[in-house]
Amino acid sequence: MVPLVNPQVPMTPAEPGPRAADRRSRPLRADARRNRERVLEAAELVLASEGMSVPIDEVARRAGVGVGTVYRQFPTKEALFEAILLRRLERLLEEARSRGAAADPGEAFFGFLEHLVEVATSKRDLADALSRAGIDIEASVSSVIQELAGALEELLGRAQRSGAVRDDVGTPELFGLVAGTCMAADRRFPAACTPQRMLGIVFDGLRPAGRRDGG
Amino acid sequence: MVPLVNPQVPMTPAEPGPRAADRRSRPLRADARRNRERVLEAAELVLASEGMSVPIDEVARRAGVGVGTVYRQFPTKEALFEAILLRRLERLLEEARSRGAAADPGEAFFGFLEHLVEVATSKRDLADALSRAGIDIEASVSSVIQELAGALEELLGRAQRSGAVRDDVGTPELFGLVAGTCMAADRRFPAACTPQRMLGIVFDGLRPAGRRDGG
DNA sequence: TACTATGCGGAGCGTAGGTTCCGGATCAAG
DNA sequence: CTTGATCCGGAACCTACGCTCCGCATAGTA
Repeated sequence: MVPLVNPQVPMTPAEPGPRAADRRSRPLRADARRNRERVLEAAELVLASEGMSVPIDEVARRAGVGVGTVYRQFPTKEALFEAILLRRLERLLEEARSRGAAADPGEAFFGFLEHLVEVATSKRDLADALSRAGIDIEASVSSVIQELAGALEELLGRAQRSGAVRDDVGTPELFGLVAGTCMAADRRFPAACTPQRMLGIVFDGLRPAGRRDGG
Repeated sequence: MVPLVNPQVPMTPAEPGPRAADRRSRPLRADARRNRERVLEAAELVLASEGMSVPIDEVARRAGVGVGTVYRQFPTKEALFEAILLRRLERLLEEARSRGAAADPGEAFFGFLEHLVEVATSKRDLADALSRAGIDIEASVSSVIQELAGALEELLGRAQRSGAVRDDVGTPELFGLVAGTCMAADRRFPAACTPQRMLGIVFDGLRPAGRRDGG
């Protein structure tokens, strides 16, 4: 496996040198900032629709930018996709936390999982990351996932205390079930079998025995 | 875009040609048959352990054979993996049918799903195929999957009639749930979250309301 | 406007891996 | 054993793609 590097620091671990120091302190030029955003946006779209095997050239094309520009912003294809993943995870974390304030713990919990599936469907990288929660490799991603797991645990615990969810499940299997649902749904299933449909069954399995309330 | 496979293969679907006809009529030479089997076996192992991105050279190496030999037996990397998939699906089909004779319909049904997950875990190609059941592209694979779906429907119907499974589920979501479980489990989950664990929750969700009997 | 640091595009390099080719080995029929 | 068909190995070929390089463009500044 290739060791990952922080997107801002291209290389040269021993000697920072004047260039590296400059880069960190001075803000990006206006056009560079603009391009960085365009690249991120295009990459997010293309990653969702084409999957992780999409060539960088394609990302650059869609962003209306040269490959060199992409590589100036993100030292590696992996780094670019990681940046996107981080973005997505952070949004998710925010969502989880905002739901934590809801009145009904059961609804907060199930609602968040629904949201999770909705967002992660057709985004293999996200589903992948979720399924690896707890065993991840890369530091920055891993830490956000940890936070996300913490927030989910919070939601889960409250839902369990309120009796909406059975006691013998933990966040690992939740991530697994949700990620699995997304990945399966991702394969363009026949319309009869939406992720919501599968998730409904999983939800019923998550409820305490004899407490199925949905249709 | 299809990763992994050269996109420019034209396929020649119309005329089989004289060479193909010969090959089909005349039996393979003894050494050729032996090699074919060795390739299949090696490929099945390596596909399970390394995933679909394993180079053909590696398959050949493990089979103790040259690449040329692999390509003589299977015109394409894709064709080779498809042959393996077919093999696996056929075994699965056999299993499903043999379980159909069991006395307890519920046990037959859940038992088969358990078997399915056990077999498909760490075999992404299989999980993939299952998740695409009903929408597949390739003819031979598709037809076996159809048969498999039929057998599963049989098991499901009987289990439903016996009251072991809720009435509002169909084979599509079953394939989805099972495939999702396998794919998620495949990502080296922490030990706490085995496929069996997840499958147990799904099973509870599949049972009629108020009829959860397992632990 | 003039000047420099910063950023840009995209041709080109290197590598990986699928596929082909062909001289030699092997099988099997006579 | 001879002989032709069949098959074998693996070097070579070719395309795709990650990434680098460098001459030109532009932003920022005086």
